[in-house]
Amino acid sequence: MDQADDRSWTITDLAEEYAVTLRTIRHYEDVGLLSPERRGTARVFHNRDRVRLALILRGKRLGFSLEEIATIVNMYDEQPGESGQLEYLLDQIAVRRRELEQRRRDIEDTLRELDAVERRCRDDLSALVGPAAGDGSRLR
Amino acid sequence: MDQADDRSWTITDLAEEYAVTLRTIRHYEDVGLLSPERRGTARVFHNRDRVRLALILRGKRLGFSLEEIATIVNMYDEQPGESGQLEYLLDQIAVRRRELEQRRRDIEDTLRELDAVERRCRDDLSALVGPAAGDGSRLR
DNA sequence: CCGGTGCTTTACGCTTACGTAAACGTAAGG
DNA sequence: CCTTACGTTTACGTAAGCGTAAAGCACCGG
Repeated sequence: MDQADDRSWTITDLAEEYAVTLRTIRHYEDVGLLSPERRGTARVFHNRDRVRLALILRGKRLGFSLEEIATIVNMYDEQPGESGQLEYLLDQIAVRRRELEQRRRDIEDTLRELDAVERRCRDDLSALVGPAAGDGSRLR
Repeated sequence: MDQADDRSWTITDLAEEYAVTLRTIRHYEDVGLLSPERRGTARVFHNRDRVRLALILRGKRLGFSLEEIATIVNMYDEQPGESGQLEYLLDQIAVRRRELEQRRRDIEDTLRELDAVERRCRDDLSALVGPAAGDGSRLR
């Protein structure tokens, strides 16, 4: 594995590394997304928690709610369990996959449209210098 | 254009078509994302509004806030304006593009990990029938 | 022993994105 | 004229995701 797979972090370490507040991290613990070790009252984060935090934040960027993120993140370390659970997990995976693929299509579409807007914008800009004809590609 | 570019829709039409509530559509109007024609007090939606609603919902799927969506959607029908505005718009486009590309990377990563989880899951499942060796690819 | 630094908990506050209830207008059909 | 369907406004409610005090423990250096 890594050179220091047994390293540990304070809450401030992680907060700085991932640019979130202490409150945010504690909140994730409150809702059960993180469960750092306790040494006395202090939280001690290990690599596992660090990975989970990264997963949580990525989920957030993708627009998932903390609850959805919980089901996703927990998929990563389910124990084998019985076959019914495994089938359910496979279902969940399929659902998430479809959602993600939809989002990816949304992104591709939006990027293409941004290209169009940008082109139009550059046309308008150059038209301010040496006037020509627009292509009439507004929304209306 | 389309056969009926001058069609109009009631609020219920759009709500059903896009599977949202009337309240949601009215809320989008409240915050200035939609501005349907008024015939008396009743709302009359035209193609422009319909397109905007689709854009709004796509933005939501991508995890943008309504405020962010407003700035994005409004980019689509900005008037040429003066060069300062156009420069600003180009900046905004660049910002959005970077955000979207980050999200796309997030999605790709997540899809890959889903694949891994699924493989592991299928392994576990088949191990329940004819036991073999796992690959030890858990989070911890 | 005293102060500071860094952590902790408890708990109320705030914003976003709507839900939901109350009360009423308007047009069609029996 | 009455009902039914569909629309409207106003306004308070709510869940999620934190922000922000307020107050306290625990250790460290002087």
